[in-house]
Amino acid sequence: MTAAPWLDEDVIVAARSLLGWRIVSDIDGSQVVAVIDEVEAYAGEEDPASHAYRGRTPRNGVMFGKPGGLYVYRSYGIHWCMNVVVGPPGIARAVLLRGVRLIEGADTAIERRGRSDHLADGPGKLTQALGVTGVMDGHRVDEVPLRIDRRELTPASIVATPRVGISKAVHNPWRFVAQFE
DNA sequence: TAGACGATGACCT
DNA sequence: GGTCATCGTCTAG
Repeated sequence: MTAAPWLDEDVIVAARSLLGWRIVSDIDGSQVVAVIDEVEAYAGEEDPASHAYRGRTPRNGVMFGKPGGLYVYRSYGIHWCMNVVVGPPGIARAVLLRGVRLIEGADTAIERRGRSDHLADGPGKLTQALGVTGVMDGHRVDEVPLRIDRRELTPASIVATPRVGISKAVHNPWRFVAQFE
């Protein structure tokens, strides 16, 4: 893919750079457009909280592949969560998408979510709203039906906090939440 | 092969 | 604020 500015070898830089970028999903023939407003950085084998910490497995193999790939995994046996691979091949750095702001296709998201509030303000919720499931594991984000194509908004500020729901390396403030104008 | 547990979310109080 | 559903993945034995 053409080098996106958020494909940075430094996963912290990459995570922050991804805020404000637009996601266009055409999965199942319905278009949903959203802007990324919350992410977490996972630094691969150097990061005890990363799925890649113990090395490559069948599940996390995508993270060890080319940057620009999508790593989708099932969480708690129920939800799907999606990451964007940003590190070079062999270095499993990835950015977990935790929250998006919907700008088009809210009706589709409401239908998929089965409710009209809290449509995409969590990792499992945003995948459901966008129609992302495990079949998208390994997909490349410059190709249909799921693209991260351009910066839509520029964050007025970015708040860094510890990551959510992890039990290791809990001190690293690698969760980033964008505030837009 | 069994058992533990998890990058969560919904619902109830 | 607390509890629990639910199952894939990994690890130990």
